[in-house]
Amino acid sequence: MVTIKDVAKVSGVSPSTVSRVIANNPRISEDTKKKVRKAMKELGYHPNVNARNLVAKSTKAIGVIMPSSANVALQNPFFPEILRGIGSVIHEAEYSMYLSTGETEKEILSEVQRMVYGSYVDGVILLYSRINDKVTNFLREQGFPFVMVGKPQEHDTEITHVDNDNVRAGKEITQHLIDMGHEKIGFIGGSRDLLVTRDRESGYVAALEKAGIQECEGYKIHTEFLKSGGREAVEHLMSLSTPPSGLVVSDDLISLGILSMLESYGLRVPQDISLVSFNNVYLSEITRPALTTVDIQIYTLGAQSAKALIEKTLNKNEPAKRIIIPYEIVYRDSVSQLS
Amino acid sequence: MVTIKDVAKVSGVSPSTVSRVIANNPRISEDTKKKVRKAMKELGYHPNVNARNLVAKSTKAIGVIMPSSANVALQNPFFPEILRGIGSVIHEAEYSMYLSTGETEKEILSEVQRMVYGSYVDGVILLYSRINDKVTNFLREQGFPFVMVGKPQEHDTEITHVDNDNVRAGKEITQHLIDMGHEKIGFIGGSRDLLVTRDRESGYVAALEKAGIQECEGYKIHTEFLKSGGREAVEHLMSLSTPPSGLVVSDDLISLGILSMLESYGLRVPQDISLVSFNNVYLSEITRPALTTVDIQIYTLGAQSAKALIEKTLNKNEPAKRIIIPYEIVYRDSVSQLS
DNA sequence: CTGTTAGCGCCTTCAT
DNA sequence: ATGAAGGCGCTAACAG
Repeated sequence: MVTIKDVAKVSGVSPSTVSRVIANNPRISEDTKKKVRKAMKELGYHPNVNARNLVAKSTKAIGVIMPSSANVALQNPFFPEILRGIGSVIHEAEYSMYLSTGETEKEILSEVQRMVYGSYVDGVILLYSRINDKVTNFLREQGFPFVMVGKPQEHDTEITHVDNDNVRAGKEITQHLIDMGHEKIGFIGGSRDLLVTRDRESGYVAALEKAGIQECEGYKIHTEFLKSGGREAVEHLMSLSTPPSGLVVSDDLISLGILSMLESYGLRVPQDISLVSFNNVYLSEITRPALTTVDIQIYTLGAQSAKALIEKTLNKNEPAKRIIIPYEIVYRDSVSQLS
Repeated sequence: MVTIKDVAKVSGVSPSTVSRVIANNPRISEDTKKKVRKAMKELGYHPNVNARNLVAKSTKAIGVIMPSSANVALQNPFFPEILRGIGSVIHEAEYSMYLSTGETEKEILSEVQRMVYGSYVDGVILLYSRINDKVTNFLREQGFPFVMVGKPQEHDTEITHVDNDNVRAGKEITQHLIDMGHEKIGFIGGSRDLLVTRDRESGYVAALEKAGIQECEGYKIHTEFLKSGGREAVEHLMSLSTPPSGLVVSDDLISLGILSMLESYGLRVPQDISLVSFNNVYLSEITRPALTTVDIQIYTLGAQSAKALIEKTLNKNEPAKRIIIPYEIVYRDSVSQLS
């Protein structure tokens, strides 16, 4: 391995001068800079991060924590997309990105502890927001810089988070169904432990209320991500004496499963039943029918969270903030006008 | 930050003793071990990786390189799934995982160079295999430990890689179509720059040959991953004087797009046209119809590549190997018997 | 402008 | 079985 000393020797200067050249210190003459850089090139020198981090007490790396991967939720294209968003600013800032890999909450916690205690990273991005989350609590207790994608369960003024206004989005998309003449509207959500599910559900409820529509017993269902849960949800809904004519589904991926179930029940979307959902994952464009869904700008969510985190690691006094990314409803073919 | 010295002071021993306790050196008495460990716990001591890496000249970290993310290919659930597989053994071995984030090939190359030159990682996993890949070449030239998921374009006896027998799989799945009475069989593949596309295509060709079926002009198409390309592919195929009755599609995600296009042309699968594909991503179960596809065991692909890489970083003399993961055809509802 | 010195936190001889 | 000393590669005062 080529070290700073080798470069120093070859270019006939001291190691510290080389170090300063690397940092592009203005107090080094252009001549020596040139000389040193030439030597670096010749020798194929590249600084060793570990040595650098050791003295700098900073790693220029951030940890990205996915939710526990025991279930298929992780298969959601949401993740590659948000990773891309994070990656773009990480790359720009010349940071690196550590990915958590745990399957269970316990494994994840231990990984985060390793990252934090072992100075692997300067900060952490949490790609989920869930009730009573040990990881969140740990990070808070440690006072370790982190930002959350989604809304914190509590202490939301102390935790920097990047989120959509999911309540409003839920309200608005439900309102769309109402505007199209629907009154019997069901809600199918993912786990209620996820804050995002709760928010979207609140929006749904608010829209109904505002329209003076009575909430129906049994119209609200929570299910696991894919088909198994989807099956039950659809079975349940359709066995009701007055089944809904419209569905608000909290995630495009769930919608996919629902769509499939609906079809197997001989129900056509949107002719027999309308459906709207959230995320606008690329898949929602190629389902049949294409989904009317809320585009939450996943990429931006990722990019902004990375940006906020980096700022925070650079300046410990950076105040906590809430960053709300605008959403936009994308109208496609999964909703029909009820006369 | 709590250091080894603090622990030493509190437990009344020297720093080196503490270090030995961490390494669980057998020449330290159980008594002092106990004493030291107690102090570590009290103080909340955790070793600093950077310091450790610096002297150990190893990072216990691996880099994972995704293909360039300029296109939607990255949205393929293949990636979260393979990441899970890698993660499982990484975690087990107490390694960490760096994720590349570049969007273009150039960015990716520069990231890999940083990883390698800067001693960020001990080895690298390439999640793709493409023609004339600069990253692969760089890694080879450097003699840096890496393994590839897929088949190397060249030097395949020198590069450890984890792959399926895609030629055979392609042949077998095509044979299935033939067995079901199909003779006019088209092939829709992703980029020909990807080795995997080529292999699957070779299998397709081999099956036709074996069955004595003449390859038809215009039956082979290569397209970008999602809909835009899918549209053209379907348009082209269906405008042929004798359109195919069966389709071999090189990736489930492409199949999704094709399915959608087909439907918009009023073609029903499998009644009007049959379709088989590859990967058995969870989505292929909830499409309508559910896809008959080759289960390539993505998770295992990831786990085995991580395992092979770790072995390689631990023992530089570990010979290059080819690891072939078995596949299995999953029969579902996208193929019909032709009488 | 540049060199010298010290030290980041840890591990590893070499002593004892 | 344990301690002392040196060094991994780099940066940051402090001199000059």
